[in-house]
Amino acid sequence: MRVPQHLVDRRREELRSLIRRDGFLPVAEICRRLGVSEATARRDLVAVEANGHITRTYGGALADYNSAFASLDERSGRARPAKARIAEKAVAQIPRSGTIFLDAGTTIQAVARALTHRRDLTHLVVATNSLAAASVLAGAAGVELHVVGGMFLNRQAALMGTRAVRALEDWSFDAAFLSGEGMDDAGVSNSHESIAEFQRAVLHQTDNIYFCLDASKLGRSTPHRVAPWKQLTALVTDALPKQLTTHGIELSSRKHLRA
Amino acid sequence: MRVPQHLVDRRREELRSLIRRDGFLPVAEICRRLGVSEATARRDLVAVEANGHITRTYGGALADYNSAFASLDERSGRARPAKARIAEKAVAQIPRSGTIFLDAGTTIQAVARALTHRRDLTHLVVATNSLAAASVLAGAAGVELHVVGGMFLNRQAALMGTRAVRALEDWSFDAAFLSGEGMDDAGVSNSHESIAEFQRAVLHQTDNIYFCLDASKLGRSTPHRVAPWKQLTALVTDALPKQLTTHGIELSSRKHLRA
DNA sequence: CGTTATATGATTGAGGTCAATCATATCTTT
DNA sequence: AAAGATATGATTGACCTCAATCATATAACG
Repeated sequence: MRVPQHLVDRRREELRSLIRRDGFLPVAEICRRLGVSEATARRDLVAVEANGHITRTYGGALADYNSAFASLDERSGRARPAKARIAEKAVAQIPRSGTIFLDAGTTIQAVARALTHRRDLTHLVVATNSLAAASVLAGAAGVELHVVGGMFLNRQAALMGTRAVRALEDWSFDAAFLSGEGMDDAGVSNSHESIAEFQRAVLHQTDNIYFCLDASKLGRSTPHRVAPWKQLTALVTDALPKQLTTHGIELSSRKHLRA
Repeated sequence: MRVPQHLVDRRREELRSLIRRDGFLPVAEICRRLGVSEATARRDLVAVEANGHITRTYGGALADYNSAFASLDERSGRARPAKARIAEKAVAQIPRSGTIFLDAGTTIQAVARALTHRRDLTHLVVATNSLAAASVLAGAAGVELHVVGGMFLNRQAALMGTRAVRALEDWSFDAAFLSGEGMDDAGVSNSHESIAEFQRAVLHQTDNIYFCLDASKLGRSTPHRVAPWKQLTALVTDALPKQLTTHGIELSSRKHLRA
C-alpha cells in the first residue's frame, strides 16, 4: 500500500492549495477530492499544518486569515531578532495619541506587531497601505486603523499606484515609519519605482520621518532614491555607528540615529 | 428553578458581548463564565443568534465578520450552500473583463471566492472595501485588485467612512455586488448607517447593481434603506418567487430576479 | 392567593470526529 | 535480491457536541 514519496509530497501540496483556495475544507471533502481514506487525509493535515499557514479545526482545516499575505510574513527569516529590536525602538517613538503612517515591508510589519503590545495608547490614528500591517493591527486597543486605498501589489501585499498617492493628499501625519532596501551616502533608496514614488508622497504629508532598516541594507545602493539623510528625523536600525561611518554614511547628528 | 426574565435578558446580553469581544466562545467557556449548565448555554446561544450578528458553530459561537475567523464564518451554518448558490449566480453575471465592485459581507465574500474559480478572466478590475474579499482575491488570475481605502471597521473587516466615500469618486463600475441585511416592499436595507451611506455612494458610480441576499433576509426590515427595487439591475437570491410575493415583495420584472 | 407559564438542569441517545492500533503492500536502502 | 522502512486503509473505542425529553422550582399573571 505504500506510495512513492514524491507523490505524497505532491498530494500534500495540492491539499494545501485546496485549503487556501476554499478557505475551509472538511475532511470528507478531502477524501473525495484526493481519493484517499480519512486516516490518510488526517495524516496529511497534520503534515500540512506543521508546515504553517493552515489551521486544523474540528471537521477539517482552515486557511489562516493572513495566508494570502504569507509572502510577507515578518516572523520568518534570518533577520527576525534584528527586526524585533528595530521595531522596539521605533514603537518607543510613537506617542499615546496622534496620527502616524506605517509603510509596507516586513520590518514595518514588525513595528505594527510591537505596537499591539503597547497598552498605553489612548487614541492613535494609524494609516497604512500594507494589508499585512492592517491585519496585525485590526482590533488593537486604542488604535483607529485606516487603510490607504490603491492597487494591490501581490509581491508586497500593499496598495500602491496613482490612487494611493492621491489618497495621501487627505492626510497629515505626525510621524511616518518607512522601510527601505538600501542606504548609502546619498540617503535611503528602494528598488521599485512605484514604492519610491509612494514613499515620496508620504514624506510630503509628514512631520517626522523615521526610516527603519536593518544592518543588511548597509551601504547597499538600489535604483530609486527616496530621501536624503537631511530629510529624516531619525534612522532606526540595528547597525553600530562605526559600521555606518565605515560604509561612508555620514552622521550629521547623533539625533538622527537610533541604533 | 425559574429565573426572572430581566436576569435572563441581562445574561444573554452579556453573552453577546462576550462573544463579540472574544470572537469565538466555546460552550464550555460560556458555562464557566456565566455559571450555567450546557443546556442553558445552548438555549441562550439560540436566542442570541436569532437576534443577529452571532453565528453558532460546532462547539460554540462566533461573532460575525470576525477577521480572525473570516473564512470559518463564511462557511459556517446552514446558510453556506445558499450563499454558494447565490455566489454562483452572481459570478455568472461578471464579464471576462471590465470593472466591478465587491462589497463587504460574507455573501459577497462567497462571490469573491467563486470568482477565483473562474478560469476565463482576461483583465477584470475588481475594487472592494472588504479586506476579507481582498485576501480571497489576492493573486487571482486575470484580476487586477484594488482596495478602496477608508477607516477600518473591525466588525466587518471592511473600510468605510468619509474617506472611503470620497475614494469612490474616482471610480466608475460596470457592475457592483452588494449585500444587505433586509429586503422588504420598500427595497433593500442595512442596519448600520455607515454601511448604508457607503453603499449609496457605490450606487452613484455603478451601471448595473446586483444585490445578493439569502432567503433569511426575506421580509426583514432594517433601519437604513439603501436602494428601492427600481434601482436594482437584479436581485440575486435563493428564495423562490412565491416566497417573495407572500412577503409582500413586488416583482416588477422577471429580469430583476435571479433566484 | 392560586394557576399557569417557563426557565432550568439532568439525562439520554444519535451523530460525528479523531487518535490509536494493526495488517499489508510496496517503496527504499543496502 | 533481500531486508527494512513506511504509507495506507480498516477497525475500534473514546470523546465531544447537540437536540429532545422530562421533572421541577419559581416567576408571571389573573
